[in-house]
Amino acid sequence: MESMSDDRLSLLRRGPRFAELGDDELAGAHELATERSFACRETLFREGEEAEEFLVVLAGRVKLTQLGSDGQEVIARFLGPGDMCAAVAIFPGGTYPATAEAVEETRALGWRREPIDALLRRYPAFAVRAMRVLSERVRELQDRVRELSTERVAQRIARALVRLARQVGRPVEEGVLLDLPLTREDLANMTGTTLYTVSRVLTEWETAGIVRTRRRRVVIRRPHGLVSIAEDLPDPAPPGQREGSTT
Amino acid sequence: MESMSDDRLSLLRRGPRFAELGDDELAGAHELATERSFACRETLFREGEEAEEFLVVLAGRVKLTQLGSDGQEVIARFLGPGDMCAAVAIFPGGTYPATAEAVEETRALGWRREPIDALLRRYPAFAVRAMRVLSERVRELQDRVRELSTERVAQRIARALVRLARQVGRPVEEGVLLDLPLTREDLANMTGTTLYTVSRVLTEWETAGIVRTRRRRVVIRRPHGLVSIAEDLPDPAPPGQREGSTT
DNA sequence: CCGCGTCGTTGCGCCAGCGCAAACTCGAGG
DNA sequence: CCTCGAGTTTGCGCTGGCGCAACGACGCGG
Repeated sequence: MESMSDDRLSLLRRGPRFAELGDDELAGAHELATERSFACRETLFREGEEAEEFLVVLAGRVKLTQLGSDGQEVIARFLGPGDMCAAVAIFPGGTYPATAEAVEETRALGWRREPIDALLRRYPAFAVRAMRVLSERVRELQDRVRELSTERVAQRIARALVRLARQVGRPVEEGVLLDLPLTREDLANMTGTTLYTVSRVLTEWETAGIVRTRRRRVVIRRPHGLVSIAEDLPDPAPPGQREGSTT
Repeated sequence: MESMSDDRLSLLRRGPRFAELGDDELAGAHELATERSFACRETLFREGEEAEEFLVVLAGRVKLTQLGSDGQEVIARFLGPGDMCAAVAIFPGGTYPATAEAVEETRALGWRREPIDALLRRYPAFAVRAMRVLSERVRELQDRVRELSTERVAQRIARALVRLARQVGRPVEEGVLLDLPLTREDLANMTGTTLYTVSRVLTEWETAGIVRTRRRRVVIRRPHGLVSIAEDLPDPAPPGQREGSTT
């Protein structure tokens, strides 16, 4: 192991994905991987191509998208450090179910099929851990299906923002900054609506003091306000509003 | 192994889920399970309860549903013989992500957490197989998200019917019968629409000779017609239509 | 500091699909 | 054969959200 390894090992360990592995397992896993770098807007792989590598992001952000039949893109999710993708590369003949594009300078570790297969069979804990991650993804996706089926646009956008806050939120002066470049269109593609509607909703929330947006940036000023909208609860009083109407 | 075992073993083997297991592994897996029976409309487990058992359906049909925030149900999927569910029972503290209700007389095998965990760690092939099933489920769910985000109601209903045809279709005189009790409301809950809209769409398709419906039953007479609608292609000529307007 | 491309906003017209209400009908169980 | 309740149909009015078009503005790179 060269000197950079410690860096990557601790990164691997920090993410929830590999917490169950012991030191030697982790080192073994790491030695079989190759590191890759991607510039902003470079694509890591495309939907439909034969899956070659199972990937774990070390640094940066990646946007996973699917192509709708009529050409518009649907965002499956964003990846950050510690997140894995392309589990399908474990199985022979699998094809990438989505396109992965770096939205920032990104580094990732990749495992080809044989090594990852060997790891899975050698360290059952590794497979069980992967199952857990997949189970969580299934749950998330079912939630999204439920939301798309039963909730209004504003609710879905609120949920998307809350989710992003949990995933890539960084506390700043004004509130919580979503630490990735995010356009109205991205948000629309995450929630099954249009960039126009997203724009209108965000403008409204900005007026209400719930969010503050700059170009490609969103800061959440009153997370609880968003949660209320997501859960369809009555609007809670913004802090500093003392005009008596609020019990 | 008592005499009934052969029955169940072959059923387990027939489903795609356990194909990779050898005889002894299969037998080992089977001996650790307990068999359960459920009457029509009986619930196997409820969303939110602590997950006790990982289940594989032997016979019958099960409806998996989630509850929307405002109380309406969303159908995740239907299970038939060979299908597994509640993979989350493998992990301590997991809760069922959905409610399972038998829509026919149903038998299932259940494994508690310890035995299934032991199996997974003892037979890595078992875990890898489970990962594959989960990967496929992820893909299916992503497809559903894409459909709900980008397609119109008629397309989504067509897709739901095509999917059901593949899963539980049985060839009959008139076409392909969807071999499970299926109301307009079920179909609405599968596609994120309302029973009214489903009724109107099905009426239209019945007029066009694409489907034939009876109470709680659907027969697909022209599968290709449905596929065309699902893919948003121009309507293909129904067989027997020779009135010259077609090309 | 400037220019330009990308991103964001907003007015306006429109329609797919919702959802109530009320009537109808199928078919299982007695 | 009848009954009854679950399932289905259909008319009607309404609206949330779409999407074009046109404009506005931010901020990066030169």
